[in-house]
Amino acid sequence: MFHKETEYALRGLVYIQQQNELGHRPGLAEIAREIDAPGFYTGKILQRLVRQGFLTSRKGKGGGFGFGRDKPPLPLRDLILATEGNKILTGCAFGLKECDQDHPCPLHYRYAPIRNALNDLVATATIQSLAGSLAASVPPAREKPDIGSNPDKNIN
Amino acid sequence: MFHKETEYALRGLVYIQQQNELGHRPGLAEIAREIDAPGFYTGKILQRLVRQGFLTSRKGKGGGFGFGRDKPPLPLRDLILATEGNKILTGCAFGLKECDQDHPCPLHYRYAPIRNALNDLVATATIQSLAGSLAASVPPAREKPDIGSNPDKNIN
DNA sequence: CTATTAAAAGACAAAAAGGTCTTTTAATTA
DNA sequence: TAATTAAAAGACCTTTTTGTCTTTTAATAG
Ligand code: FES
Ligand code: FES
Repeated sequence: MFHKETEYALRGLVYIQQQNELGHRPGLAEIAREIDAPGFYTGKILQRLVRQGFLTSRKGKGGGFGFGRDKPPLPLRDLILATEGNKILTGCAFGLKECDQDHPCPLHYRYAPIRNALNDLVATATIQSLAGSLAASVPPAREKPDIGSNPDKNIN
Repeated sequence: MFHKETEYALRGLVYIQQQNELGHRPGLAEIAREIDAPGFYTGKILQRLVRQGFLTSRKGKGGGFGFGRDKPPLPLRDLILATEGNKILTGCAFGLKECDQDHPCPLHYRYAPIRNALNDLVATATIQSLAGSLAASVPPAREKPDIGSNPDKNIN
């Protein structure tokens, strides 16, 4: 689904937020080890996110990464757009230059709802909601059981 | 969403099927031009698909690409698995080594239904169904309007 | 049989994604 | 202030994806 870079960023930020909630500011070595990502590459990615204002860092002893206490929750969408762009969120499944409802490709009417569901997910889920074991990670009490028209094949 | 190679393959095969239905076996130059894809690259892709048995080709004058009349409909799923593998259909959105319901990532319960919907789409839509302007490409008579929980933001 | 046509094969190259490593800068602590 | 710690910066490399081009092979038409 997402690029490796996006995956590392997601896992990294969620880990940082979880540790922050415990009053801990993790450093790069710890983060990379815990999220099972390549150390130097993770460093480069976090660095970029700091420059983009998604999180803060401190150098030297006791340094590490964290979110400011005042920072509003960060929707996954913002992170995704910053790291890999909008192809996955707005692109045409058939590869047309753009997805245009007025000139739909043969997949449009079945693909658009799926893409919309993804957009909704990344707009409403935040790093903070994923960090708390609550909300996003818990089964949503079976109400909309599944989306496909082949319910028997789906696993949740 | 998909790799460029998959997109070109999708558009190419649908075009070939459409032309076949009109009694025409298009050649590479025509195909690449009509689906707006790089010629030589499209050639390489189609060549690979021929080797994998997805379609047939004929060299020389009057040559071109086509499906055998006896060939059963080709689900997009088969094409996708052959060209770019199963990451998009079975991978974890958080980047865990595998998506395991027993050890779900924080995105699992909201992502799995979306991925299931995609699996359903590519399992039921075929090159042939997309080629006919019917079936897949026509709005499905508004019954399951949308998937997300933010209906007002969705466009179909 | 010959000329022509068009796909097959495969070398080659550019661009993007993914990853490693060294040097520099800044902060803390002793 | 000096030693230590940890992030910032950026050079460099590898792999994958995407794309180009030339040569070869096979089919058909005349
Ligand atoms: S036009 Fe292809 S997905 Fe909308
Ligand atoms: S475990 Fe991550 S999507 Fe299932």
